Amino acid sequence: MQDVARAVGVSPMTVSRAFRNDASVSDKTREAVRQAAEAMGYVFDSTASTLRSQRTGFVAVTIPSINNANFAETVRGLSEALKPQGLQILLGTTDYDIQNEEELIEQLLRRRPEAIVVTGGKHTERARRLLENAAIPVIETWDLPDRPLGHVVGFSNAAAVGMTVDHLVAHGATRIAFIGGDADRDTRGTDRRLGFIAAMQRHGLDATRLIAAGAPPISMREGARAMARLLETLPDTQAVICVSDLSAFGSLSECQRRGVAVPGQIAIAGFGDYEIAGTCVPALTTVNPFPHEIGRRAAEVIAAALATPGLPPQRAAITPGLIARDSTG
Amino acid sequence: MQDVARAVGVSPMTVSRAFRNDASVSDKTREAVRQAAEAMGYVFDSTASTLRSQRTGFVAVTIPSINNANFAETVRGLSEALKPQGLQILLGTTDYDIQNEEELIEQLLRRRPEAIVVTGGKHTERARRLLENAAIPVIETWDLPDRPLGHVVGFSNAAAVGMTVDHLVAHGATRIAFIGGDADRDTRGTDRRLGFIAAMQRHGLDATRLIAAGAPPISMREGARAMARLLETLPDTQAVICVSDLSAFGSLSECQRRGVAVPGQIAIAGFGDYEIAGTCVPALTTVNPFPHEIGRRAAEVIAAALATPGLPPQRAAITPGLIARDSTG
DNA sequence: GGGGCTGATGTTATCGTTCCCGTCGACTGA
DNA sequence: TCAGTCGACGGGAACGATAACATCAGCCCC
Repeated sequence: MQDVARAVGVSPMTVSRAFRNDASVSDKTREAVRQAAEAMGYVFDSTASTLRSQRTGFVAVTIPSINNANFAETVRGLSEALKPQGLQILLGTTDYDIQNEEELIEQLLRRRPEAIVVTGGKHTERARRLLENAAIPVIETWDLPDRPLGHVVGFSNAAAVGMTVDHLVAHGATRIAFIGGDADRDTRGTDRRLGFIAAMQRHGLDATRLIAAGAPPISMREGARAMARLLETLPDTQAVICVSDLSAFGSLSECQRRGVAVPGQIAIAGFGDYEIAGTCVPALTTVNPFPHEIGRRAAEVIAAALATPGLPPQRAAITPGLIARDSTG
Repeated sequence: MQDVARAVGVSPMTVSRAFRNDASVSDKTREAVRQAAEAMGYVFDSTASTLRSQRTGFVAVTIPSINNANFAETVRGLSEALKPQGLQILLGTTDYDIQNEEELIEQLLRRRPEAIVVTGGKHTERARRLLENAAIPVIETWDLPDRPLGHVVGFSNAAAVGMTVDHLVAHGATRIAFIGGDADRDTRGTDRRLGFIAAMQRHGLDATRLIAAGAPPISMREGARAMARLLETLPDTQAVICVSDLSAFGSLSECQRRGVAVPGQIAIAGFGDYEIAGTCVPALTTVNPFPHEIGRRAAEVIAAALATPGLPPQRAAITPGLIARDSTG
């Protein structure tokens, strides 16, 4: 910066102001600085700026996996809404493991983000302490935790599956199964399974047709295997709810391979409204949790919290939308 | 750090060393420092460390979209291989636009990454200048550029589609179409279209059956629409190659809706070996570009370049694998 | 004409670490 | 016993920007 200042014939302070689009620099000086910097190949150094100003411009975000269209949409919604605020996303993945999440959160906090967005409401005790001590806005998403750490932008996974159960029951199904992962590592998947059981019991129906299909998150392949097992062990099942559209599509493909009519012999519903659900034949009934909207709303909460330091914890409950399609008649 | 030092009764320098796992600190002192820090809720500040040591621990990565399983796999491969080296990914998306890429690259370079990985080999002139001036290892991926900026870990998109053409021709097809986007924004999609034309001409076949299906990247929906158009305008087409598996699946679903037999009446091939290609019925013939491997290899190049400052530009050409499945007979 | 104001710029100290160099005590071997 | 070596630790300066305050010319208005 000194070199640029020398070249233009001003002080480093003026160069600094020119780069920040600060008010009191004349347009002529600003332009001269920009040109000199461009010619010299100077690129502004955020790391030093960060130290003195105590503003990193980072918002830390943790998601279970980058390879998931739903979480990707949330990140995109966040990113779009944070960019105009001059905030950049620092992304990390937990691989669906709260122990990894703890380590990741510490790594991210070392970078001094101005806010942090985490997926889910379940964390290790140390992770909770780290987040509470960080003295920055914390937003939990994709869940409605009982004991929130700060702000919340999410929905009830259990209620979302409850809507699907209601839909199937309204269409006359009584023998309904649930396909999901076989461990509680994916906490949202677990919530959906519990939501299934609760809704079935609410309808006075048998809630024991549970197919566990391997380590979560289960995908198309595991969905297909689970459907094979379901058709063999519980052939009188009328409908099945899958933990996500990916496993639902896997289930559908298995039915096609076996010549089982969908929805004639068995109805299939998924979760997430992935693009495939609206494209495949028959199109899949699913629930849209509005992942992009979650990201957008989370960014709004961040903006509000940074503008108003003492802002009380916000709680934005999003209502997922049931999308009835051909796969459930 | 001073507070921690006072609490333990040592100098800040010793605390610093303890946190860096530096050699000359006794185990006892190190443990005392860790405990005091944990108790006081102190979290190491990378921003200051970065400034003094001139090491950020960042590797910048640009991808066209976060919502794409192929690029996500590359990021995962990078991330897994960089973590043991103490390097963290700073991710940005270009939305398939080299103007956005230029802006993004500048933003990222301000953070002083130790290396930068970009997707593709086409950039604006200013982006090229920025990358050349940055004096850090640059790795271009997902392409084999003629005029590389530095290191390359990629494959020929044109050759990959050429393999698919050869496969279809070997199965007796002569009237072959290509479905892709209608603009050159997605440079890899464009390369695949050009590769299709070149391969068809090499076989002495008509290379004019090109369906343009909207702004790239085209997805399932656009693939379905494109197939509808193809079936209406060129009904004697025997086989179609889609720019990706997503549009290929959309095409397949359109055939299913119309009762067109795949591969009986028309064969379909895609690109990318997305999970759906192996799951759907019939399973899709596709090409696997080994995206995870690209990420892993790129991380290896980074490690080598950081260890050996004068390292000559590396060029790792990956050979994509054709995966013949039922959709092409 | 002088006090007050405004816009453009400069000076000094500082953000929280780490580099560089130095100190000090303990141990070792002849 | 003592020079030499080594491991553990401390003091001061510096990384590259910016916050806070100071300066100064020009202008306005009574």
